[in-house]
Amino acid sequence: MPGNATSASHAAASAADRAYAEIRGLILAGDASPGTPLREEALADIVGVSRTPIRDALRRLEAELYAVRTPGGRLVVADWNIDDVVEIFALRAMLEGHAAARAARRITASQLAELRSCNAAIEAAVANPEPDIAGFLAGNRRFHDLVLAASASVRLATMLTGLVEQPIVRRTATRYDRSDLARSAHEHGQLIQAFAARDEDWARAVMTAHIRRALHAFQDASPSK
Amino acid sequence: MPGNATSASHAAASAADRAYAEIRGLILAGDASPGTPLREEALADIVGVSRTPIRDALRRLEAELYAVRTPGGRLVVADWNIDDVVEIFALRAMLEGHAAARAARRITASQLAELRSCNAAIEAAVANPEPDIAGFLAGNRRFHDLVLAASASVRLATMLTGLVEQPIVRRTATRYDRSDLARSAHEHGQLIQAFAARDEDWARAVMTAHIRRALHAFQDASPSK
DNA sequence: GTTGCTGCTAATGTATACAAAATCGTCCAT
DNA sequence: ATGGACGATTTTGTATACATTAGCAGCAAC
Repeated sequence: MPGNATSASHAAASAADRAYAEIRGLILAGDASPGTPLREEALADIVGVSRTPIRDALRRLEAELYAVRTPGGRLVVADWNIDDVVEIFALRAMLEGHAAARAARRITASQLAELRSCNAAIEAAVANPEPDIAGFLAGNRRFHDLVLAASASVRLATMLTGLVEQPIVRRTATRYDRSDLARSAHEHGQLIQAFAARDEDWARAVMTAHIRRALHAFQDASPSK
Repeated sequence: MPGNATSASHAAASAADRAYAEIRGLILAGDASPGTPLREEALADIVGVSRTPIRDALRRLEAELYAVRTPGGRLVVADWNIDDVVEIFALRAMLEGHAAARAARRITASQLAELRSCNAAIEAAVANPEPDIAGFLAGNRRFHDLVLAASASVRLATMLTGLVEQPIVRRTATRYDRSDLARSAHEHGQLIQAFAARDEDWARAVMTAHIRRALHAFQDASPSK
């Protein structure tokens, strides 16, 4: 069943949630490029709801820095330069490293088993000569969500949601290198080992390295500058 | 003992901002104890505005984890146990340490001068046998805000606002004796030295130690459990 | 030609009315 | 008496109407 975390599910969610997902989708897909004003009424027409849930969604997007407020109080799509992306990865490395350290102390046997099977799925997705990118991304995301759940810190989870997806805005032209994907799965394996050993320093170091490597893979694959 | 730090400016802010400040004040002052339901209409009556800005304020408070949502969608005042407080300090230590490291690279001469004069004011506030706690708190907060500004990361600033729980700072400080306050000012002095030397590792270490010491001062002063 | 004012327009902020959903009490059946 | 289901009431979600304010165009004065 595809129903993964935040995306999808246009079905039963509230109007505010649908509005959030849809507007965020517009931004991430590049349909709303940086600087584009986010006018409540126009968005209400697009999403098909009233301004009230739109406002709700926009406040969330503003809090997550997908949108920024002009001096006059209007919202526009945020413009992330390469420094912002680097900063996002740096924060992720710190926070997810911390999450991994907490998880190493707290993870249960069943959570560990879930992590193993999740990473097995990731390895399967990248095993073929023609890797299953979508499968990898979904599995990767689930893996990190599981770690976050094992860390048992709602505050950490709150801070990390939104931080994870933002760099993909700039990744439209990025190609995925199969060896990078395989290395990622291997690092997940190391993390699982660290969890099994309940070594929080090891877990933190592996996770930090994992994310910082992702940063540099991203930078190498980007049209640079 | 009414008008404390965070309240302030009931004057020109928007209704939503006033509502946010007022409700947050109720929570921080303990007038709304953990588990107390936050009903929109009741709060609208208290604040004297309609439900719309109240909802706005509640969403912010929810995002900052001052309030949590019950399964049914109702909001109640969050209950922070001692582990949450430890986690908050740990995150602050990481993030403010990161901010200090960034600031060490970016701080300007005038910002450094501001920092010096700010810390001079703090030292003056704690110099007397009967230290000026309010003055210390205001100065302390300004000092950390200046560092955050020098770090030049809106994302970091966004994440840290809401993490810097005023009540904790206050409770910690009120249990400080004079030598603790002086030590805090001294640590600020070290940080200024690190900035002047543009040594980001030093700055990060000093800031991390500064905040972690505050945690333990808080723990020592708490009735534990 | 430029600057500054004035009025209009468009956008957000706020209030209220209405709809949907959840909680809680009550009543019925067992 | 207890369990469950139903319905009334409370509460939140959504829509819409109104108020306020920022932006901007156009015009006038210099």
